[in-house]
Amino acid sequence: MSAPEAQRSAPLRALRPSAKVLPEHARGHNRSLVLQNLYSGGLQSRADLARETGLTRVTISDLVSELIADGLVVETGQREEGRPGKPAILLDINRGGYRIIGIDLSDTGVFRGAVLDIDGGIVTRMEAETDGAEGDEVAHLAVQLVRDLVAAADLPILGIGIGSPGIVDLGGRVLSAPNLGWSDLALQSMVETATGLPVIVANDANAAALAEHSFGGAVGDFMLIRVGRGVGAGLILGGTPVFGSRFAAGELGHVVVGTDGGDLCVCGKHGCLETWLSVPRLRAGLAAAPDAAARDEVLRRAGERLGIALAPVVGALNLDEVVISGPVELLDGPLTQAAIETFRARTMAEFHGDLTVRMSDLGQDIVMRGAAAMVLSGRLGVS
Amino acid sequence: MSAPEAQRSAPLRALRPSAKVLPEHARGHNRSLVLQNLYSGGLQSRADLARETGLTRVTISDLVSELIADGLVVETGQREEGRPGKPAILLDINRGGYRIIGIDLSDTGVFRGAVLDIDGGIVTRMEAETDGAEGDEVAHLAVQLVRDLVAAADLPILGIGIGSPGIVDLGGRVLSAPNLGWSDLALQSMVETATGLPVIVANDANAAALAEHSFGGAVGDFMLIRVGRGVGAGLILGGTPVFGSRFAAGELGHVVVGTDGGDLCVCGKHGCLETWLSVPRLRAGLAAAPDAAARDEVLRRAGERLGIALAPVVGALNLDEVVISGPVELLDGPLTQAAIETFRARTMAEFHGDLTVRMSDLGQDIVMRGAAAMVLSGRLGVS
DNA sequence: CATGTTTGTTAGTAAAGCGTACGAACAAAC
DNA sequence: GTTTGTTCGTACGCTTTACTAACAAACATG
Repeated sequence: MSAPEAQRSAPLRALRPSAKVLPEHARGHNRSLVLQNLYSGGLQSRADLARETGLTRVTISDLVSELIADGLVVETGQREEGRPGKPAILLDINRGGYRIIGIDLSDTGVFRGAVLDIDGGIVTRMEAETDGAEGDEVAHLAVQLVRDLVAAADLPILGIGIGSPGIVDLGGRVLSAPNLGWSDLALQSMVETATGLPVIVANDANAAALAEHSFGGAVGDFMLIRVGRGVGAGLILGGTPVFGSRFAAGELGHVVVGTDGGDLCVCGKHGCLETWLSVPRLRAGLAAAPDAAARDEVLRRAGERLGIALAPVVGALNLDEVVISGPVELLDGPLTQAAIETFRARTMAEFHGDLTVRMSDLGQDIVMRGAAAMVLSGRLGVS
Repeated sequence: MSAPEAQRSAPLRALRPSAKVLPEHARGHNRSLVLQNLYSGGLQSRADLARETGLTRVTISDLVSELIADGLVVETGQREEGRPGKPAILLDINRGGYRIIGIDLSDTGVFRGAVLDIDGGIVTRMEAETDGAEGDEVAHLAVQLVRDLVAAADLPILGIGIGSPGIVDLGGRVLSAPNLGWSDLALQSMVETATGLPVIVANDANAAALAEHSFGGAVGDFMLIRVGRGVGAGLILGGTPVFGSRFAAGELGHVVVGTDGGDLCVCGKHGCLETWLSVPRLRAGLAAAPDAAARDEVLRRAGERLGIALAPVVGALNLDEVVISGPVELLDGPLTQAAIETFRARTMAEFHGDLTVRMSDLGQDIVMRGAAAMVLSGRLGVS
């Protein structure tokens, strides 16, 4: 396959320019700009792209011919419009030309994977039970799942994205993932050598946030709260994921919430967010509740705690949106409602009143699709 | 196949390229790169710069000659070293060639301003009592202060930086500053037309954070908490200030902290961070305390609240550092100590244990110097 | 003094994007 | 049917940018 060139365009930051920028980097940026317009804007002609991007028709023609030669863009026929002038030749991303592998390692007991198309649609699913395996054993299980998916793909593969639990650095090393018994595991290079394909690994909550950004309705600055066995968060500010200085951004599960104690957590503290909000705790609370009103109260209390934890974060960051991902039957309804009310009671409407808090629509596939979004972003500069 | 390239490419590059990049933009970036190296690295030769930046000696020579023509860089003589080869001609930023005007509008009853040198040192101070004036009147007072400082400058002025209280948008409009009676005031363009010089306006806490970044010891991702009449914060992630979707990032003062009530705040809620931590409240609490132990307790309680508010923010962002700015006699000591202890008790050491919390060393001039840093960053790309 | 090193500059080349100009293809007006 | 005006995509030449290659100047060392 004529592999698309890796994009290495440097972000032009305002502060502390730390690396030189050459014209070819600008070229890569403009390539991504064209791809982005085609990806999100659908069918467009070269002239449309020129108007949209501000580049000249000549430059667009040059870029497009390069992208067509790389197999990333295709001509899809003429525009059917009764307009005067020469009819436009419509272009589109070669949506039927590539596949992406997306992997979700965050669930308990099972690894989930899929072959996805360029639009993040799922073509083929696969799963692998982990049966409580740990360490290298379970790592090989993950690699095998990737191998199976690669073999199942019907088209050239653009890349492999993996959402892993735990702390993941920028080079795709899982520094720490207690649930899987991993510490300092070079997952990215493992999978790369096993497949010969480009691989991107990130924390599952970060991947989920990217999914919401690319395929969900998230606009602007937002945080995605992922509620499962534990509680984690992914943050996207100005279109860019936030990883944190030690790659531990979003590790909210073991932050104590409130000043009135709380249940004992596995970490030894009392009142961690997880003790209120994790799925096992919620289910246990619901099971112990005698009637519907009591069950409602369990959910409302969890929502309150979420609202309490959100208030300082939203205050510090002035977010547009908070998206919650996890079991709908638990999270959607009283819990989310209570979170919103609590948040509103604890912040100033003038500053943060327009924050929206809602459930994600992406369901269980969110991490796999986020992993695919990582590939699209990393390889094509598209989201 | 270029797949291996992707391994080294940034895992998740900047998303959504939204504007074209031309070679001239890259040129500007490289100009800033040279300036940054000279600014922070001191005297260097052209060859040194070439080695440091990765650009060739030829390109560096070209950039430097342009910068010298612009008066931004000067040759300062030959290097005195017993090395073989042609002796190097040392270069430096033209530190004695320009001044910067820095303005602090955040204090109660007085506007502070200064003429500063390129290194952020204060050359001339000026103040203007506001005498409780509001709206346009006090705006003209600010403009007059700027005019006086411009007249007092002994060298060409690189630009004017202004740290204002309230919400400031990216175009230098003060959207809301209740203390000064401002709403939607186009402060930047006002001062620009009054002086004919480049002006940058930002929120005072953001300016202070930039000061700590440029002239203080802050490294990496950090938040600056500014305690005065109210409480505000400035945030710098990856070397870039965070402004928030409605330019209200850092507005932490009216976030409720804790779940055990608290004093009534001017905003109508109970237990806002300001009710514990603002300077007036702290002073009142100290005055009402019967003895030293009670005064200590007042400070410790305020510190606890700060720690409670910090925990979720640091958890979400995985910061390196939190810097506190304000009256030393109140903040340094039991208050900061209690904040650290509370924070540690509420987060997981594994993720956030290496966070440092400390007082700023920049004292009362922090906003003025931050305003100067804004000019350096905006005009030269230097910090 | 010859030799090797380092510095900074000159000359020529490749890449990227721009402006201008032009042929092709179409709709609308006559 | 012809003319006119519009739009699309491309060819050509120019400017900007940074690179490679080569070289003179200035110094230390043997």
